[in-house]
Amino acid sequence: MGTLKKQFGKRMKTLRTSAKMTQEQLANDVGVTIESISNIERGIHGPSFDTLEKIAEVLKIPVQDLFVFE
Amino acid sequence: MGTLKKQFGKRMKTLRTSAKMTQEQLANDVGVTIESISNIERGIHGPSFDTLEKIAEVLKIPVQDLFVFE
DNA sequence: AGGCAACACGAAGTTTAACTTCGTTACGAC
DNA sequence: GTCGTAACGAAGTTAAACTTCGTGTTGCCT
Repeated sequence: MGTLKKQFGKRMKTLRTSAKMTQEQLANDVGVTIESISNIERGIHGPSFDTLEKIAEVLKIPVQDLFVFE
Repeated sequence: MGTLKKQFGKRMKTLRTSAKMTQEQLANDVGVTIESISNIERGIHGPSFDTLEKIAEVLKIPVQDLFVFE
């Protein structure tokens, strides 16, 4: 079922806080609104492929790492 | 730059052929058209998050593996 | 107590990109 | 020589990402 969005959101939040960034900083750097980041972290929706690429860039990690769960 | 879609498409094709599936089979099982699979593999566009989850399911691999490049 | 920072959360609207539906072309296998 | 598989284009539709409001909450600080 649709658990991927929630797992991804949780993982992204972990990585963002580890990087000591606020949702607002991440939103600005990625180029989306803070609400969008909030929605992604809460599993409301996932990022587009372009946004996914930018998130990894801003967090300075391989995209792969965003899909490492547990 | 927008290289993620191309890398992903290449990776997906590798995994699909390894699983000995045609684009048509994958499309049917995932629930999209063959053209969509073709577009994804060629890097025209990426999958939605829901489609991404189904692709990994059908290929019987963790989503993470779809983002292992080189 | 009051205020501020950071975020959760909802609803309703917009926009973009994923996805479809045509159709043509190519190439290897048999 | 045609069958299976897939590349590739254009143009249209749809769904999901994304925005723009706004309210509520939690924790920290003085």
